[in-house]
Amino acid sequence: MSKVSLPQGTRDFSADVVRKRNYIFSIIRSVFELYGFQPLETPAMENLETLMGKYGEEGDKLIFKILNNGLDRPEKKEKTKIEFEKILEGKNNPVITERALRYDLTIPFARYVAMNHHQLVMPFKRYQIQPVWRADRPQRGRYREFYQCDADVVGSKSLLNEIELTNIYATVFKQFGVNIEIRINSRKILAALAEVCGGADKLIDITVAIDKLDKIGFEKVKEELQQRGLNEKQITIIEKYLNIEGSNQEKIEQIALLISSSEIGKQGIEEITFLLNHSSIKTLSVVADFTLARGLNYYTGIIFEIKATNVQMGSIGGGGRYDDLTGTFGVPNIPGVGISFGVDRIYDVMEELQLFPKDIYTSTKVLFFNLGEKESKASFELMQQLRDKNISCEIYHEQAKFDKQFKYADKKAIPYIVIIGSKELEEKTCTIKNIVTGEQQTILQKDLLTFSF
RNA sequence: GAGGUUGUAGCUCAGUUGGUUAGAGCGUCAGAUUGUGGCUCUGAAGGCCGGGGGUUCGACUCCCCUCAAUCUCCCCA
Repeated sequence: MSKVSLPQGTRDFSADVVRKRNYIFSIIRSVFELYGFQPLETPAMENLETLMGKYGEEGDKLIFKILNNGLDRPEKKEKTKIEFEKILEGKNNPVITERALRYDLTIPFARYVAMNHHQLVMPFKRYQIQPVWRADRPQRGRYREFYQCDADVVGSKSLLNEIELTNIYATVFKQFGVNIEIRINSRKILAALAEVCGGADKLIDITVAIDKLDKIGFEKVKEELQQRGLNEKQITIIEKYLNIEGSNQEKIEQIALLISSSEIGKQGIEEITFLLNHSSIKTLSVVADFTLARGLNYYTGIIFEIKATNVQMGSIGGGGRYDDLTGTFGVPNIPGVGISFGVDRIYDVMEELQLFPKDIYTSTKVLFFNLGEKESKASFELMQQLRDKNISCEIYHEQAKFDKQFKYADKKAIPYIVIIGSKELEEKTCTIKNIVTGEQQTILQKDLLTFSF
């Protein structure tokens, strides 16, 4: 075994994988652009202060912190020792660490908006495709470095944004050829449930628990609710709530009965109804799922989650509306709504369903055989002219037997080979062979430039 | 952060109740085959058996630690 290795939870991507991932990125990017979103990139690192306290207690622990430079300078040593003691007590300390790797794309975006809201045209629509880092324990489909693809609109309360984002999901996955179900719910309905249960302050406890319904079943959810301090009567209401079934329309009617006493609940139902009845949504596979909760606590309105049908896989995308993400950076009253695509999981789904197009694997189109010094000179000149015409070419790196050169083309999936040997050199011709069909023809060298590969 | 499983050739995996030079298939390289590849045949290279320590005359095998992958929980994408 070689001693060199990768840090835990990180990966190298070889050519094939990069091409497939780029295929995913390019489709997502083009759809974002199609809907009028502008690109944004932010630095890999942020001030630790920017990130701390935004992801909950668990999240804070998973932030990768960067050690300050120059801690070993003699004049600083004593201070460093004293301040390091505080780190050991679990307190962050700018003397030791003042920067951290970004944990998601949303908070850096909020930081950007807070810094630039004066010159941004509102509503501001941005998309961002960059890696993020989490000091999580790696598992299958779960890494310490992974990409997120986010699109957010800030500065608008209009539900038109939710409708557009829903259409973005549908458009992207249609292009991928992945069948999906877009599940929606509203945090307002969940809040109403909490109200009706007489435990408005228990909203987070309730959402965290019912979010697991799919995974662990109602009995376990009930246990968790009990542990989180809900009484029998409250749990009975939640049980009724979780048992709601039927078409979107039927579910909405039932939910209305249950939470009609709540003003915020009414609002939530209105919003969901508005979304579902929009002409562009009616043809899509959008399902109202009132058990959908999603972990992130900053959501306040409609929330989304994407499930691939036909494939066993967790959610491959999600998002929702938040009222005041920039508030913590001193700029209140900028509402927003955003969605995210889980690239790694989408990759796994597409791999399983074999949805990657075949033509993304070829890079080189033409291989020129190398059959000697003079011959390869002629080939090289011709090759450069083809390259000028934007056709990707290679020439075999040394004179070798046909066998070897063929195998090289085979392995690299190069579809065409061009042979210029002594015979062709003399006749100013070249032989073109399509390696896939086996067809072969000899033409004049000057005609190669207009040959349609 | 808690618990379980696994780690042998580039890849997938055998293996000996602890006993000399650790095997197979696939892949790689060379030849059969110096102007026509994929098939076939022949041969070769490639391993401190994840790393460190211990027990033993002797450890790939048993014990401890560690690292990594993977699964469940937690949390999430």
